[in-house]
Amino acid sequence: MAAPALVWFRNDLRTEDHAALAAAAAHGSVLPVFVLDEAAAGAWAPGGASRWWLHHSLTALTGALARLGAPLILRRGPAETHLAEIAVTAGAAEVHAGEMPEPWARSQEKRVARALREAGVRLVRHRTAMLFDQDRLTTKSAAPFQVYSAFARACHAAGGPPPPLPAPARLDAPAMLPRSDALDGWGLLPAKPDWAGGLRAAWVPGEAAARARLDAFLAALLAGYAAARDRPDADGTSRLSPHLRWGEISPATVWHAAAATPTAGAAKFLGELLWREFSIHLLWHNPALPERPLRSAFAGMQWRRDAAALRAWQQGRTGIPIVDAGMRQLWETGWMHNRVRMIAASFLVKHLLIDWREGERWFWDTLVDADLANNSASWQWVAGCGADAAPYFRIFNPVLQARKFDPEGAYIRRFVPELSGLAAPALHAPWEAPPLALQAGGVVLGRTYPAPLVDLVAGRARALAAFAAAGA
DNA sequence: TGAAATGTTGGGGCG
DNA sequence: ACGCCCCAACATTTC
Repeated sequence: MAAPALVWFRNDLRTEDHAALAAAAAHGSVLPVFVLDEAAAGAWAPGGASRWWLHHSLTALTGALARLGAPLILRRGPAETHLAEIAVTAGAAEVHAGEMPEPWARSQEKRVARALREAGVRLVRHRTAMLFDQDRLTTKSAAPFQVYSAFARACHAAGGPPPPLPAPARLDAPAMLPRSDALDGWGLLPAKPDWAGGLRAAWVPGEAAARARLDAFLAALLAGYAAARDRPDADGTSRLSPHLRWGEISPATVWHAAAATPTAGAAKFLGELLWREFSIHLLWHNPALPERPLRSAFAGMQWRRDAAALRAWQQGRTGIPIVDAGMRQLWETGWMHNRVRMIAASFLVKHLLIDWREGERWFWDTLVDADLANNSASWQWVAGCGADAAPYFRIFNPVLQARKFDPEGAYIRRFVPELSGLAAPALHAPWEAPPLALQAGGVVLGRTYPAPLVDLVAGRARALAAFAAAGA
């Protein structure tokens, strides 16, 4: 019997459209491995919500692989040490793995390749998490893209991603298996306190659930996606982001499923997939994206250090209903509607004038879809310091945004129940409401619900002055 | 994937 | 009938 091949699962926790798994399975017997290497990820090791998701995703992957005939070997610690040891012990000649765009993961991959090479084992790289090869996708002058629309055009001109691969029909595992950690011993789930109740209510991690989510989205929502996606009070988005983050479904699978019905909604949705890819492209070519502004003029920006305001924002107690609704949705469910992410992020960076990296860090810990490329690129976009970013003077007015995208206030009412007694005009800006309206709604500003943390007009003016002074 | 300030236009009330 | 004013609606520019 041929030597087994290792499949190193990373952020591609699935069996369908998995180039590394398919290549290994074509070769002979297969040994799937996942390594939790938190030290390699450093500051960007998975946050709390991501760890919860990862636990359940690994459980699902273990089941899916077992049904195909192979176990999933779990190890914790340096990937290079574990993979080399497993490969040598199993007598494997090859390790197949998908590439990741994160700088830490690319360094890790180099260490793994070296350790394997020294052991006489080959690391074979595949594309499992990205639509395109980021090095081959360039402008006419062979430079990385800086502008989304040009990037998107190039992706379409390339004919989209290659069609997805089917899952292997079955897997042969070697007779002798290396030891595996017990997943429960990794402590990925919160214990005391167990804050994951809202996550359990909102999400089902795993490849099968990802596929079901995609199918439901295609059937019910894709056609109306262009308009519905902007409404936090409706269920108009795909909610695929956490599944994509861990690769429970491949972006190419999603792409081809949506592209099969050429409607306006599908075109918009493909555009969102390409924003994800553009973020990857930016991180690929700018390893400091999570830490430093792409536009260096922002390096000298004087952010306010205001721990109380930051805490109020994190807890959804800013006194701005749409912002608080979003931040509470995030805390309760591990997810926030994209429109509200922009509003809440803009409020932190502009009206509160707090460093975008504070928001980036909070989102990293609380989002089930926390993805280094998307998160850092999006925060830089909001702050105006990224590639093709919103100009610094583009400041969302959270009241106008709420009136436009949550007109009846159903979203605010759901996540800020202490305001649910208010009717529409007062609900969006309670500090402007007539005293009688507040009284009728059972609201006492400063008691049952906070007064605004900042005056929106003054906050806007302060942001414009500060950004202009920084030379942004 | 902004909002606010400023400018322009045109309908209608009115003397 | 006419000019004047108001102002809503829309367009442009500015931040």
